[in-house]
Amino acid sequence: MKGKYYITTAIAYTSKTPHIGNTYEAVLADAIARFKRLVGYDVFFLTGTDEHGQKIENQAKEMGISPKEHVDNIAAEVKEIWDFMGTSYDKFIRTTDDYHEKAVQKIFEKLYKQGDIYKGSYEGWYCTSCESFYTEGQLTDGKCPDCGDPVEKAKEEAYFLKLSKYQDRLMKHIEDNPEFIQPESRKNEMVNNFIKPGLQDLCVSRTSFTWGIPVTFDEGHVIYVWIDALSNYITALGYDTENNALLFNKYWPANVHLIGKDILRFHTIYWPIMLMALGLELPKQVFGHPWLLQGTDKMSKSKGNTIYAKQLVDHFGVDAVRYYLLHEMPFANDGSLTYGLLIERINAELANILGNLVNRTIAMSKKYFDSKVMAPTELEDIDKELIDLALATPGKALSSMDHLKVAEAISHVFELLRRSNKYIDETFPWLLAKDENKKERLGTVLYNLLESIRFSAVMLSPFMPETSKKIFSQLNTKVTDWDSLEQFNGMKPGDTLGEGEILFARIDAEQKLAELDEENAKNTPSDDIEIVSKPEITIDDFDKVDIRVGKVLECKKLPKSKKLLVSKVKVGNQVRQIVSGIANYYEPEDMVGKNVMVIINLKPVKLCGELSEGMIMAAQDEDDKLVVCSPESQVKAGSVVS
RNA sequence: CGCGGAGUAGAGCAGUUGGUAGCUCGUCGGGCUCAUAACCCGGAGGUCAGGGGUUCAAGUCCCUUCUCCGCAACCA
Repeated sequence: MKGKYYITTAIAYTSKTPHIGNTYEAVLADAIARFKRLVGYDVFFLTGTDEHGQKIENQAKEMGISPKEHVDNIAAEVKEIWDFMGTSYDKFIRTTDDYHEKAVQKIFEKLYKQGDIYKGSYEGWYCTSCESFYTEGQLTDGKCPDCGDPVEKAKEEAYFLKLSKYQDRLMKHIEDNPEFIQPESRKNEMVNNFIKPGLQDLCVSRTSFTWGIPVTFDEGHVIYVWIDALSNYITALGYDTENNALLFNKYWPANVHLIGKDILRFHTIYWPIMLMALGLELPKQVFGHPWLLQGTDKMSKSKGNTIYAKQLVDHFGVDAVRYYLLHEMPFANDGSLTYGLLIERINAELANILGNLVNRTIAMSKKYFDSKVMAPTELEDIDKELIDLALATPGKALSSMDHLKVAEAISHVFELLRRSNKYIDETFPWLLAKDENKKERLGTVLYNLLESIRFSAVMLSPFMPETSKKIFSQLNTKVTDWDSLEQFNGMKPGDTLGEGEILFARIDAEQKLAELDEENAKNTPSDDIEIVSKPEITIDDFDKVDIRVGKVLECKKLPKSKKLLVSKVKVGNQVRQIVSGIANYYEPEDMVGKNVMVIINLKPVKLCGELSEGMIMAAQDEDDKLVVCSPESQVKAGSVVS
C-alpha cells in the first residue's frame, strides 16, 4: 500500500435531475479514484447529495409532496445515474442522513461555544406574506422575488461565522501551498476578489425556512447551507467533535475536493476556515474543474439543449461516454459536447485505433497460431522500440494523473496504441505468415502486440473499466495489476486467447444523428415557455404602478459597468435619469430617440453611483436577451400606459 | 484604468527554465490487405492577435494596443 487517498465530489443539489455536465464531475472523480486504487493507494471515494434549503422546500410544496419525499426521489435518480456511469464511490452521503444531521449540530454547537459563531442580526428586506428575508440583490424590481409583494427593511436574528479571525491564516496557507487551489487562475480570483479586500463574517443560519438542520439551542433557527453541506466531507467519515471514528482518523484530510468552478469560493474560503476553527487539517487540494458545454452554450433546461447521461449511455455505451468526458475535457477551459463530436471521437479513437487494433491482433493470432500465445524469441530493433514505449508509458500516465491531468494520461495510452498499429505495418505479419521459416518471428511479433494491448488495457481500466475487462477476456489473461507493467512479460506463452469481439462498432454519424433528433423531438413537448404565474393582483394593485411613455433624449455607457446604460428620458414635462442593464443588447446611440415604457413611481436608487429614477421596461427571452418595449406608434411622452 | 485568464495551420489544442513551430481531426496524394471502408507513410496549410523593446537568438521575457472569456460589481 502506498498510503491513503481521499477524494470527494461536490454533493449534488437535489432540486432537479443532474445533466451530463454534473455527471462529468462524478466520472472524473471516479477515474481518479480507480486510478489511485490501481496503483496501490487505499482509496476512499465520497459523493452524495445536498438536500436542504428553501428551494427544495418550495418545490416540494408546489408538487404537493413533503420535502423528504422530493429529495428521496431526486437522490435516487442521482444515485442511479452515478451507478450506471460505473462510478465506484465508497460512500454516498445524503445531508438528510441521521448521522450527518447530528454531527452538523455538534459542529455548530462547538463553534458557538468557542466563540467562532456568534449571534448577530442580519439586515435585509422582509416580505411579510412569504415570511422571507431577501438580500438587496435577490429582490426583483425592488419587490419580493417570490410573490412580488412589497418588502420592507427589517432585521433578523442570525448566527455568523467569524471569517475575519482566520483570514490571515488562510492567506498564509494559500501562499505556502501553491497546489491548494487548482487551476492556478482560480486561486488568483479568490485571493484578489475575496480575501484581500477583507472577509465579511458569514451568515450561517436562517429563520426563513424550516427544511434544514435545526440549531439545537435556538428554536426557529436552521443551519444554513455552508455548514450543513460542506461538513459532509468529514461527517461521511464519522467525524465527531469529541471522538472520531476510525475512518476519519484514517482518511482525513482529503487529498482532493473535486468541485465545479462555480463553488470554488465556498471550498477555498469558508470550508478551510471552518476546518481551522474546528482544529482540523485542511484538504490538500481543491480542484475547480471546468464546465461541459453543449457546443458553445451553457446547458440549460429552458434552452432545451440539456443532454442527459442516460440517453448517451443508451445510445453509445458507458465507456464511450466516459472516454469522451475524460479525454475531451481540457484541464482549465470549458469543454464542449455535441452528439457529432462524440460520434467522431468514438469512431476515430475507440473504434479505429483501439478496437481495430485489438480485433486485428486477436484475429491474426487465431488465424496463424490457432489462438495460442507464442513465446517471443530474438528481439529486433523495431521490437525494442515498441517495448520501450510500452514500458515508459505507465510512468507517463502516472505523472499526468498526479497532476489530475486525466486527458493527458489517456493520450499517453493512445500513443502506445497508435505505435502498436504502426508496428503491425512495419513488421508485415501477413507476409511472415506465408513463409514457414518465419513462424518464430511471427510469433514474436504477435506476442509483442498482445502484450502491448495488455499494457494498454491495464492503464485504461480506470477510465473504461468495462472495455478493459472485455480486452482481458479476449486476451484471456488475469495479469491485470499495475505492477505487471514493470516487465514486458505478462502474457503467458502457451495460453489460449479468448474469442474476438468488436469492442466499439463504427457509428454511421448521419443515421445516428437523425435518430437522436427524432428521439429528442419526441421528448420535447413544445417550445413554449412554461408559465408560472405570480399571485393574482387586483386592479387596485395594478393601479399602484405608474407606467408612462418616455422618449430617450440621450444615452451613454456607464464606464464602471459592463451591463449598464444611463439614459435621460423625457416623460411629460420631466426628464429622468434611468439606469438599465441592457448594455449587452443596445448601443447608446440605438436608444436615443426611442419611445419606451417607463415605470416612474419606483423608488429611486443608485446603481454604480448613478441615480436611477425609474425603470425602462424590457422583455426578456429565454437566453436572457433583453428587448426594450416601445409603443407601436407615436405617442406623446408622458402618456399613461395601462 | 476592479482582479485574473486566453488569443499558435480550416477546427480543437501542446509548446517546460528563450535556441530549427508541434499533436489530433479534416483535406490532398501514396502504401498495405491481418483488421471495424479500418491501419501505415507523405504533402499542402502558421508574419505564433497588432505594435514596440531586451537579446547573438523571442510563441517563450518586458512595455503597449485590440479582441474574447472567467470572477467581482451590477441587471429597478
